[in-house]
Amino acid sequence: MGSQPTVSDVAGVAGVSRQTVSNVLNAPELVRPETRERVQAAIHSLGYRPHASARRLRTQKSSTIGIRLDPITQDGISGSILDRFLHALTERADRQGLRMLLFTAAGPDDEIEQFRRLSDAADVDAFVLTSTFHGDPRTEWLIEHGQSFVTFGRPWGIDDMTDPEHLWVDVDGRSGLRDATAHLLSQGRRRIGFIGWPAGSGTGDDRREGWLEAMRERSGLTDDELRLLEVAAEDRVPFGADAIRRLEAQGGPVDGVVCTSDSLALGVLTVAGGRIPVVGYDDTPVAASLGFSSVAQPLDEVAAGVLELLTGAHGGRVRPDEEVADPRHRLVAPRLVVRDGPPLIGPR
Amino acid sequence: MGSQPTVSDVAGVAGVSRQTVSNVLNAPELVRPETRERVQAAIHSLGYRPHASARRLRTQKSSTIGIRLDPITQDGISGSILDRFLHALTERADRQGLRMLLFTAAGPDDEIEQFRRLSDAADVDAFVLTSTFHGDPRTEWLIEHGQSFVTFGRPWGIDDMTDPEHLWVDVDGRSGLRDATAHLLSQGRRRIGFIGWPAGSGTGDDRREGWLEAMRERSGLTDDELRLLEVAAEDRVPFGADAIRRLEAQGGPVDGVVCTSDSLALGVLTVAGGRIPVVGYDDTPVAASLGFSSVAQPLDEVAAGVLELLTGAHGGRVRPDEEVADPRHRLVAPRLVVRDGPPLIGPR
DNA sequence: CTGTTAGCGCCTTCAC
DNA sequence: GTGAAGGCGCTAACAG
Repeated sequence: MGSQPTVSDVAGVAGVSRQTVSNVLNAPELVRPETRERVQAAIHSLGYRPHASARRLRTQKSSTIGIRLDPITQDGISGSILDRFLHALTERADRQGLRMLLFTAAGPDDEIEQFRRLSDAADVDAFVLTSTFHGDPRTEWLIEHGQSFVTFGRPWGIDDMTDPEHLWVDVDGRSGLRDATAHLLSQGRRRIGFIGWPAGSGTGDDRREGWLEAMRERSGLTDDELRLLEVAAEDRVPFGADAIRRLEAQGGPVDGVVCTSDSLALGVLTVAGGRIPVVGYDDTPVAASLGFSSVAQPLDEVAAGVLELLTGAHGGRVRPDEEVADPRHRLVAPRLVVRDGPPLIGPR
Repeated sequence: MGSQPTVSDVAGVAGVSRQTVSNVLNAPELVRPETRERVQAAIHSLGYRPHASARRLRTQKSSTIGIRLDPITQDGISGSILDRFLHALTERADRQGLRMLLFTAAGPDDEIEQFRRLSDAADVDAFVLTSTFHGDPRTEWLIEHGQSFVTFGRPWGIDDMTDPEHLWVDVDGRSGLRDATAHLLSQGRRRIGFIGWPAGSGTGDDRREGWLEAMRERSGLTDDELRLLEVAAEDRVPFGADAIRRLEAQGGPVDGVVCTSDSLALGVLTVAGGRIPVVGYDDTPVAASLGFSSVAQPLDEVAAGVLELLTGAHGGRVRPDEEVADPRHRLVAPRLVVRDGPPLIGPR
């Protein structure tokens, strides 16, 4: 152990000055290959590693991204989504020499207080936000205070979602539900019900659009008929069970159901499992385990997008050869995971 | 934005020198109350916040704890466990002025490489490890290199688990399964089956002991009979379904089942749901949603224990008034969450 | 109790 | 291409 070697130690061993060592690390092309190799040999033999805090102090960059760990929701079953996103993000950040710093907050206001704390202390130089919502005060604060951030989720409720100050990445839930619905339609089924969250949730409304589009296009049902094929429920398993009962009571038997979440889908299965196909959303381990179809969010792509926007905005810059129409926002397509066999469960 | 104020700015406003400011922050009792208040007023009015990197450079402490995000397992459904632990840990760490830094690793060797990287760069000054296993090379490396760490999980496979070099916190799975089994026995049920993981997993073997103890004590069955009441399965839902079939084929009908995990329990429910009570382990959202009993790990207590050991080992020291027999290891008791109503699901 | 002095390890000028 | 200063913001010693 002992204390770590410093640039001076390396310089001493290599017979150069300290800044030459620094140059080898930060601007290798400035150093003659011969010297460079000597220095690198010294670095290697000493096991030298730059002291992160010293570098951060000097450069005034933390190379650290803060992310809030969402409060645990006891309701649904899809807790693993953030987990998987976090994993993808951390892995990619690592590769770019960025660190992920965690924090928690009791609510939006507290989260803003954390923003303040972490940015004032120069602990992080960017934030990643999840689960944005209508009139989110957090993004407002961040923009106002010149903080760099990207959200996983669109700024719902705003007419113009292309605010250049607000960088976001999101999954195209509408297309996900359109695909899910189309899949069932293509099996010859016509009366496909939709079970979603109460209106106003942005994400939920968007997904509903997908179902509606597909149904209008290919089911042959009228809008009046379609209205009877949807019901809303809070995101909890028992409510999903209740919802399918209400749905069939109000509109008669259905040929299949698409849901806004795997939690709701699971609830539906407890009532109608094996009788009709059910498609969920998020492709949670539960969907995989029990064998029902689900729309999978490409969290790795989302993470990649988040980092690109972050580093691009920081200094990098989106490379010209991967020109995109709107370089400040990314909508990535989800993927329908089809599991057409009978599910493992059904009503008791 | 502009740049943040520094100690000098505060000192200027308060009319004192820089280190008096520093003292107010780090050793308030050394400063006369009058001066202290003046300085604090200045701090407040300027919105001053110490620069984290500068402090870390100076003190040679990062006040940061590294934790690896476990690879996502597609198998079971219990991914949320680490998630919840991480949450509890982050929240408590925050309160003590400690930061949680994330990293990922492809395997134990890679993880050790990350240890090296993070500790060499003085990025973290302690690690928290999860899911320890038999002959874990990581703890060996950490001890050898004088790194401070605590594991969530015992050093399975070692005769003496009280190695003072290896600090750990764990949940007493044996007592958890004993309680679960006792609960079913107390309902007058006698033939309680056990479905666990293949022998050798430490955690799994420990939980099995709990079932065995309770059964020997109160079921009135002989060891030979008990042997027929247990089967092993990998931690996946369909294997749980298979396991209950094997169990009843080999030993006849059972009155209830206790499992090593909620994944297995869910599998059992797909076959025997509603017929016999099933108890899982981890109290995942799925257990709560579908309504089956499960053994809940007190993750908040585990997090508290981890931090106490970490800060105690660092400099703090366990306070004498909370004397414990073995201050370097903590075994916390889980809690059986009873859900005796009929589960939402059953065989299709 | 307060102020002075001296770095922590690094990188960014600027000369040579 | 390489070397010599200086300082990022903070705190640990010591003086006063």
